[in-house]
Order: sequence, then structure tokens, then C-alpha cells
Amino acid sequence: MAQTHKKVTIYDVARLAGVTAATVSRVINGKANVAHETRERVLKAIEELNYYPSPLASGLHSHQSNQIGVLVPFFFGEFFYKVLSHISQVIPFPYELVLYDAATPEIKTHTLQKIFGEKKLNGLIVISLPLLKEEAFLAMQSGLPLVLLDNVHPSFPSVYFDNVMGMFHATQHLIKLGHRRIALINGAHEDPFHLEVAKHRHEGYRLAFDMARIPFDPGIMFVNDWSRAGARFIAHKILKMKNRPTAIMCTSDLQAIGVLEACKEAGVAVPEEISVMGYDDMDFADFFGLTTVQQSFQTIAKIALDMLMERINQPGSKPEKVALMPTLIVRKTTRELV
Amino acid sequence: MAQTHKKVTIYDVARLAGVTAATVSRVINGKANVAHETRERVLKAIEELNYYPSPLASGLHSHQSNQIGVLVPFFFGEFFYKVLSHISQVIPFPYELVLYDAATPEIKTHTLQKIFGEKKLNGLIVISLPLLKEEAFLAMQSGLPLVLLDNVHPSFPSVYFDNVMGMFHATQHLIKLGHRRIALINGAHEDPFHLEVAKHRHEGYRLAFDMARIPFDPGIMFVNDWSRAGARFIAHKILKMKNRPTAIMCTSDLQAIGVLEACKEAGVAVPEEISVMGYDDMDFADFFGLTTVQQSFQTIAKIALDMLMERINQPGSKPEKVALMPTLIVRKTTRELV
DNA sequence: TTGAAAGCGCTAACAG
DNA sequence: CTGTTAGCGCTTTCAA
Repeated sequence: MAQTHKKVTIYDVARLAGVTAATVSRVINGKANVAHETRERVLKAIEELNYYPSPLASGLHSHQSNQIGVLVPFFFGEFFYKVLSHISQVIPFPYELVLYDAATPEIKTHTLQKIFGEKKLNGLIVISLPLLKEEAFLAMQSGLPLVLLDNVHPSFPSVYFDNVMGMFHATQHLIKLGHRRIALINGAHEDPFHLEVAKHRHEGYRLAFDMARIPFDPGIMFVNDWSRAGARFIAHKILKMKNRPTAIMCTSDLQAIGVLEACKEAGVAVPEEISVMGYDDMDFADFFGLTTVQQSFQTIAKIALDMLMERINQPGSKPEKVALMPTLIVRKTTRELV
Repeated sequence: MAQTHKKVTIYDVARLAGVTAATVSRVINGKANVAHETRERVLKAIEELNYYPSPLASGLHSHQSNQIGVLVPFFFGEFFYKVLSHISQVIPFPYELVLYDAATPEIKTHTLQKIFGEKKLNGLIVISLPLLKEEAFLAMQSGLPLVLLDNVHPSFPSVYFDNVMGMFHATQHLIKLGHRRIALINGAHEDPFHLEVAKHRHEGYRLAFDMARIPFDPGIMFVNDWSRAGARFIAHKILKMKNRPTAIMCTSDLQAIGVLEACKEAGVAVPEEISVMGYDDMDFADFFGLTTVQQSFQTIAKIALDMLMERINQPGSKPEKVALMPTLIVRKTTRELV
């Protein structure tokens, strides 16, 4: 046995306080019907014995563990870290955070089945991942309060960054500066989870062109795996084009860094000869003076948790959708086309 | 009630399979003494009802939740994210990860008391944080398997990066390149948790000088809050010195970036006029061509978990200490003094 | 205001 | 090999 010394139980407290377990339970749960003097005595006993109620035992009754689950695809790096960090900062007492890692779609489905089947969590926040039909069905059926963060589903409260608008504003910024030939380096449209970020950002890019009534050139729209290395490779190709674009719009800061790298290698000055934009406003974007798009992790975490708590406290409430508008951060990698 | 639909219990399965709960329990737990045919029947019933055993109920018996706790100070950024991510990758079935955020020393103590008092976790990994005497006492007393990651305590298994040696090798690298006047920008020695990173890195720095029998100048040893901004400020002062150091050794990559920034602003070429080193090998160090010190998060996570599992499986085992040697990564911000 | 007793879902003797 | 029974620690009627 791992736990050598046995636990102090409610009975130990009861005995010491000269009452029964029921009374101790009442005190613990703050019920009104306990004599002041008795309550004091119990409290003293609890203190003295250093008693902590067993969440396992009380949970057996309520079918609740006082734990909030967070399902995440760990590979999202800084994005995920920040969201998680803010969630942990706003999670109300006495909830604990349980981390579930959806490394693959199969693991994700499996984990969800287990969560819905075990029915021990008080709530679940699904980050970035979409909910498949089958999964959504199980979720509804289990009745587990569930919120989507950075994704949407009609049947569940969802809070997400508006990727279409974010990208729209970003591209529009470039257009306003006079750019017309704006290359796009997008992230992969195809991924095992079928995320829609790339698709939405692509839409935002096109929307900006449509709104400005400018035709866009499919020949300068590229796709890679969101990586710096991939973007660097593509940027080199772009820089060598005869009719070279005057700006490169990336769907991630990482990609933008790769582009910056390529520009440096090719001896092309940024922003003098070409403008470059990122997306995400990662910690280092500031140092690179990267013009980019910022999303408030603090806000999204707060809202997701608020939604979840509301869902927990009044299960009937209808699922709201909140779209968060990203903010354009103009720094030094973009400038007016002369 | 949040959980509308009630749980399928072991009794439902037993009824459907035409056996008693005890037999179902045996099947679930893979006990040998169940007739093959009976087992099949039970398994089918489980499948059919989509039954998941209640961890709360079974946990009430074993006093275990099949959960591993991770206590972290969330502010550590990339470092913490990587460790956590690797832990989640190597955590063995069927353990879950529970996150505890030690935002302040008080919260940390509180959380530990609760953890030790509740006795529900199967094990706990404390990341980066030291264990106070009182906390260690409670830990021992509770018998909870506990492992320290990135810190040491005589009574508990510990795995950590050797900061003295890491810094020693880093500084030695500079000395080997012919540098003698090497400024140090260290992180704060004083912090609410009384971490010893700064102290150890400082020791490593001095050790390198001692070994080389070179006197060092306390006048070029600085301390800031590990931040980029702080380091940038200090670097500017350093760059203005009459007898300017030929190299600046930082105790974090963030600081090194700040120094690089200052050099650029002051028009001092790196590494031609001055060498700069970081520590941590963060994601972006590579892009900056920063010479730095790398620590393997994968290794430290794996070892911590192995230690914990051993501790869980044989509580008596004596607490090992494993020091991980950081690796020097030479890139382009350091060069031989001419 | 407090106690007695039943029960949450599962496990572990102990019989048979 | 399988059923019976008695808890694990806490909560919650129902009485007193």
C-alpha cells in the first residue's frame, strides 16, 4: 500500500467532539441547523485532528468529484499553455483541474467516452478540438456540463476567436497600406482532427479582397504545416518570383518568423522591400517587431469558465456562442507601399 | 443536478449477465477465478450497457483515485509547459493528471496540506518548487508517494538539472574562447519560493573562473528579475563601461535576447565585438543563433515518472537523486576573442 | 438541534 | 468458480 498511515475520518472527529458523524457532516457542509456551541466544538476537533473530508466518499454520494476536466491537444504549444494557465487562475474554489491529453482523434474519442461514462467530473472544457457527432451525442446523453473553447458546436456553449474577422482585419491592414499582391502562407487545411482554423483564416483573407473589390491571385496562396521551416522554404520561392508580391501574410507568427528569416537570407529588407505579417502575437513577436494579430487568452479562459459554471448551476440554460474579436497589433514589419 | 441521467452501475451489468456484482467486479479487475464463459457474458453485458466503473466508488475502497497530482508554479512559462507536456505523454494508463497551481507560497502550503489530508492521489510530482520542512514532514507522514522535479530534497526521490555544471560549462566555453572579462547577468536570488536556480548558476559561473585560475570581477556581476527588459537595461550599462567586458553570460535566454537587443541598439556587433550566451535553449534561441545551454525535458519527465511509479509500487525504496547534465549548444553569438 | 440508519457503487473476505 | 455479506467515508432522510 502506498498510503501507509490511515486517514482521519469523520468518525474520529465525531468521537472527539462528542457528537455523531451526521453532525460533523452538517458542520462541514455549512448547514444551518447546528447549535453554535456544537459547531465550535466540532470545528475544534477538525482542527485538532487535521481532518480533511474524503472527496472520494462524499463524491460517491453526489456523483461529483469537484473536478473540472480540460481536454487538450498538447501540441498547440504556447497557445495552449496560456489558455491553461489562465483557466487555472480563474477556476473557482473548490474545483480542481484534470488534464486529458487528446494526442490523436482515437484517444480523444476514447477519453470522452470514459469521461461521459464515469460521470465523475463536474464539468468539461474542450479546447480547440471539435466535437464529432457521436461524441456530442454521448455528451448530451450523459448530461455533463460541457463547454467548447476555441471551437463551436451548436448544442454546447462555445467561446472562440473569430478567425475569419481576425484574418480579415489583418489582410485589410495590408490593403489599406496600398498592397495589392499579398501572398498568403496558410496552415494545413488537413489535419487528423479536422480543425477549421486554416479554413477560416483563408476565408478572412479572401473576404478582405472581396470587400476591397480587388481580385486576388490563387497563384500566391500557399499552404504548409504552420511551421517556421516550411514558411521559410515557401518564402524563398516567393522572393524569387518575377512578379514578386509586396507583402506576405502568414497565419501564424511562427511562419512569419520563417519568412523573416528567408528575407534576411535573401537580402530583402523588411518592411522596406516587403511587408510581413504574423498571427497570434506570441511572446517573441514583440521582439521581432512583428505586426500581427492578438487574441486575449485571459478573456477566453474567463468566459469559458463562466459559461461552464452557469451550465453547472443551471443545466437548462441555452448554449450561448461568444465570438471574440482578435486585435490588430501594428509593429514594424509592415508599411505603406510607395 | 448537473448529471441528469443516472449512471449505469455494476448491478445493472450483473443483472443483465445473470451473475452478481462480485463476479462483475472480478471480471473488471481481471481476476483469474472466473469461468471463461461467464467472463464473456459479463463482458458482453458491459459492452451492451456501455458501462464504466465509478472511480469514486472503487476509490473509496482503495483510498486511491488513479490520479497523479502535479504541483506547479504556473509562471514558469515555456519551461513548465514542456515538462507538463512530456509528463502527459509518458503517464501510464490508467492514471489521470490533476493540476495544482501554486501561485504563492501560501497557496502552495495550503494545497499540499489538502493533498496530504485527503489522501486520494496515487502520487504527486512537485515541479521546480522546494519542499519546506513542515511540508516535507506532512508528506512523510501521509505516506503519499512524492517526487521532486527540478529540485531536490534529501527525503524524496528527486530529478533535476545540474545548474552548477550547466553554468560551469557555459562559462568555460567562453573562457576557452579566450574571454577573461565575462559579465554575468543573473536572475534574482530572492523570490517568494526561495528557489536556488540563481544561486547555483552563479556558483557554476564562479567555478569556471576558479578552475581556470582566473580572477573574476564582482563589478561585472549583475542581477535582475530574469526578464528581457531588465537584461536589456543592464546590458546598456555594460556596453558603456570604459573597460568593457568581451562577453556577457546570461542565466536565461530571455535575458540574452534583451542583451542582443541592447547590442543592436548600441551598434555593437555580436559576436564580432562581444559574445553573448543564454541559458535554457528556448524555442526561439535557434532563430537568434543564440549559444545557450539545453536541458532535456523529455528525459526529466520520464525519470520523474519512473521514480514515482517505483515509489508507488514499492513504497520502501530509498529516495534516489538524479542530476541531469545540461548540454552546451554552440551557435552564433559567441566566438573566439581575437 | 441531534442521532440512528440506510445507501452511494464497488471490493474483498468468506463460504459454499 | 460464484454468491453472500460486510464495509470504505460521507450524506441524508426520518425520528426523537
